Amino acid sequence: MSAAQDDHRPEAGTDPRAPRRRDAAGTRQLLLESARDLFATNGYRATTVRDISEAAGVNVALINRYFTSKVGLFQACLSGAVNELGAVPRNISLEQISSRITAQLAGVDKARHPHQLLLLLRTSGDEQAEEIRLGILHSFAERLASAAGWEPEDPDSDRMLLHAQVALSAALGISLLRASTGLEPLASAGEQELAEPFHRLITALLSRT
Amino acid sequence: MSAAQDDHRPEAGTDPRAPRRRDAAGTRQLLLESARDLFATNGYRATTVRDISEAAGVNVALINRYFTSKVGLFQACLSGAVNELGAVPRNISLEQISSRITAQLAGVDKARHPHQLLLLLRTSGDEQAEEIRLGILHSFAERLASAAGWEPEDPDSDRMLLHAQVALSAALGISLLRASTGLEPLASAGEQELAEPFHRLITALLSRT
DNA sequence: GCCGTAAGTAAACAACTGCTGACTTGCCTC
DNA sequence: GAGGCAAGTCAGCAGTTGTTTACTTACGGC
Repeated sequence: MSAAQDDHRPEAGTDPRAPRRRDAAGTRQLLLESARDLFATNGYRATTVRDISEAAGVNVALINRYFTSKVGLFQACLSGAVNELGAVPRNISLEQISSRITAQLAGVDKARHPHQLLLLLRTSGDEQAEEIRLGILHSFAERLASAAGWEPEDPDSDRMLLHAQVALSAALGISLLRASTGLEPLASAGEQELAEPFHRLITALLSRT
Repeated sequence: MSAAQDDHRPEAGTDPRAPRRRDAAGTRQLLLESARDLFATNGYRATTVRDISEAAGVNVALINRYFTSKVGLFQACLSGAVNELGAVPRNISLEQISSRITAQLAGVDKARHPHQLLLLLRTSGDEQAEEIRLGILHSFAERLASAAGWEPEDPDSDRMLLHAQVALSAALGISLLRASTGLEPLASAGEQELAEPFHRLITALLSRT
């Protein structure tokens, strides 16, 4: 487990029957993390608020207190995900971005945030949440495209953006298939094995011709 | 929703209040098709048996009569999908298979079976259904690999299979993103626009080096 | 030390889910 | 035309879901 998060977890080693320490920000964070993992892993509908609250070791009613509703919590998860996944330097090379995505796919820091990417494939049916999701996906694709030298006023802008979105689709597809099936050898391929085909894919789609 | 679905629907233009024509095989088929569309479009959990029966214009109880349970119906959908998607000639070229997949992605016969591929990304939680799904995915990947000249005893068999599975992931990812978001230009790209990047992708991953 | 506020709890709600059993009705055979 | 049987209907069950409400309790300022 990561230290950074556990700081918020109220007294990790205490007797669970002891009355809970009061820390609004902490419990909020706890709920957010549990929800993100469960939503990503099992999807929105398959995840119940009781699952989440139980995983966080927190009362169910607090979900509605802090996030208004289940979809409110889901929206918060999405908005939070962009912050962590989004820390990408401005002028990154295609090689670098390919390696980064591969690392995410391989689940390097799986312990902390399992399948963070998967959250972007989960649908809630809520319109507002869908917009957030779409926004994240769009900006991801744009960043991918710009790493390939794309610029907004490019004459065949659409083509490059399309290619980037195809590459993004591939990454997400891999992520989903690895997580939700035992499809071998894909499911248990390490970062090394994954890097080669994925780098090929990126190069084929995005390198300047 | 699509009005006319199939030849199997008993007397399409009749007064709906009139007593239903009795045709067990027909109703079964009707349920299968409605279920396949809804499962593919909205996922397993988000689709209720009442949704399905309503879409099929059939009584809810018949789902349990003909398919035992909701997951039974889902399994039947999966098993059925392999038959239709699986009609691929033995020695097909890489180019041909690429075109076929592109056609599926573009939704050429969307009217009949929207997003057939999506069904392969839907999880029910049921172990038996997961096995069916896994089996289909695996055989798809193998067919893709063998179109690239792969043979089971190949020395680096795993590597080729992995590449094929990555390609398959890409196809499924594209399908999912097109269906579940308005991500442009990907979402409304035609068969032409899709063919180019996807063919690149296939070639990069699967062409003999 | 007291006390108000905010954090956390418990129980129950209404709606929805998959499923079942007893019932009705149309079709085919004799 | 009568009767048997399969196809289809109906109402309701038991469990789950998200959410709310009224309650209890810890913490910090006075």
